[in-house]
Order: sequence, then structure tokens, then C-alpha cells
Amino acid sequence: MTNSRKTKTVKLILELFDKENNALPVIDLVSIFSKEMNKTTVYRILNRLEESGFLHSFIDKNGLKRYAKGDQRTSSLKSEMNHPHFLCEDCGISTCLPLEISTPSIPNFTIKSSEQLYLGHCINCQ
Amino acid sequence: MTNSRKTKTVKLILELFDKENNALPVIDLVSIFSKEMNKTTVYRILNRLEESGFLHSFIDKNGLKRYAKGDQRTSSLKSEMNHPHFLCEDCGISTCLPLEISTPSIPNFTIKSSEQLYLGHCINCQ
DNA sequence: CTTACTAATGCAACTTAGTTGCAATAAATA
DNA sequence: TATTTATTGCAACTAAGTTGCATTAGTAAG
Repeated sequence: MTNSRKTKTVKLILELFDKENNALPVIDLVSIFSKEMNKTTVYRILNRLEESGFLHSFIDKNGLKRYAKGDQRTSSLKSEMNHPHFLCEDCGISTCLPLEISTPSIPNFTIKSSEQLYLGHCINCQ
Repeated sequence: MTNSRKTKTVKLILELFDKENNALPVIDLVSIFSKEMNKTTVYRILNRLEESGFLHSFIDKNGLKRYAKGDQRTSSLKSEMNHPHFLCEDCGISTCLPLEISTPSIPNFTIKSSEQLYLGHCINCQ
């Protein structure tokens, strides 16, 4: 927080996530902002916004990194802290699911966190 | 099955998975077999072995594709059909977890399948 | 055990996502 | 307004994975 400057480019990305409730692939964000900023800048701003807790990220089925708003580390709501994501196999839309993750206990393994991605069809693609 | 030839390269990969119980990243397999075959060949053989049901794959935390033996589509055992994977954050080893996945039902979403990756420490890295 | 068919391979070139180094720029603050 | 340094743009790079095509080698038929 101390060392984060409100540059034009940061503001643009913050504005987008202000109205965007889905998890967007980085490559999409790069092309969305291709006229406003360099792709390197997009990657670096997303990195910083994740570190500061404004965004969280995960890897989708295609191995692409996606970002959505919300802090998966420090949220007060348990379901927000570590939640599954949904990915529509038809339209590619991805959203956070407000569900709690139950971590199984397995002999020989210490489980610290998990990544859960549910695949199927969203309401528009039924 | 009809059109799959038992070539030297296919045999080598089958032999490896015969004794390998972990899920291996494709890039590792490429370097393991770098003297025996071309990387393109590795990618294509893995593809075919997955289609035929001998292997299954998933994307790990780093966005890398991993393969492990077993058919996630047609196994008779429910727990084998769609199971979570574990990834050790220390040594990078990854294994299939013999657990059943419970698919939640969420309004507005039709969930068909899921990808579940548990992260933590394996027995050797405690 | 040849011959013919075609799946499978090797190679080189390519694509795509993401990263790095560095000089130039522009927020923040003093 | 001047100074500091976080941030950016650019170009070049890396790493994973893909594609086209000519060549090779399993396989099955004769």
C-alpha cells in the first residue's frame, strides 16, 4: 500500500475490475488494453494487484492464468478466502463460486491449500 | 486400438509409466527421452495414450500439463474416474488421490466435471 | 518373406504466453 | 518546483507446445 502509485494504467485496470465480476484471462486483458498500455505493464500491474490483495488468480483448464477481484488470502469471509471457480466449456466465462472448500486429510500428505475448478455450462449456455 | 502401432518410442513411454506412479510434467518426459525421441513425438504419443485411455492428464499449479497412468473416463472404480491430484510445493512431486469428488449443485450452473488440485507437502518433505 | 499401405516419426519452423533488462517517464513528497 | 524512485515502454528473449511435410517403419495382405 505504501509504495503503490495510482498511475493512469493502474486506474484503468482497477476501473475494469470494478464492474467485472468474472475471472478474466491475462491474455484477454492484454488485448483489451492493447491501445492503452504495453502487455508487460498489464502483467506487472496484475502481479502487484494480486500481491496487494485486490485480485486473486488461478490457472484455468487451458493453462491460462486468470484474475478476479477479491483477496483469497485475507478475506474475513471463509468462503471468499479459498473458493472454487467455475469455467463454462461453451463460452469460456469463469466465475468465483461462493462455496467453502473442504480439505480432506490424507495419510502421508499435509495439505495446505487447494485449487478447484468446476467445468460445465453457465446459465447462458444451457 | 485398431490403429495404434507398437513402435519403439511408444514402448519406451509405456515402460516408463509401467513403473511410474506419479503424474509427470510433459517437459520432464521430453527431457527424459531426449536421446530416444523427438519432443514432438513425446507430445503426440502422450496425446494418443490419453485418447486411448491409458493415461490421463491435468494442468498443475504452474500451468504445466502432467500425465499419469489410468483412465479418468472409463474406469470402473468411481474414485478412479474423476479424482483429485496432489502437488508437493517443495519437491514438485504429484500423485493421484484415491478420493471421490463430490460435485456441488449450484443454481444457474450445470457442472459436468471438475479439476481438483491439493497443494502441500508430501511425506518426504514434511 | 515380400509388397503395399499408412500410422508414426524427425526435423525445422512457428506460435503463444509470459519474462527480463534497461533507459525513459511520471507519481509522490519534500 | 525539484528530487526521488516506482512505473512504464520497448525490444529481445524464454519456454511450452504446435504444425507441415518428407521420411521411416509397423502391420497386414498376398
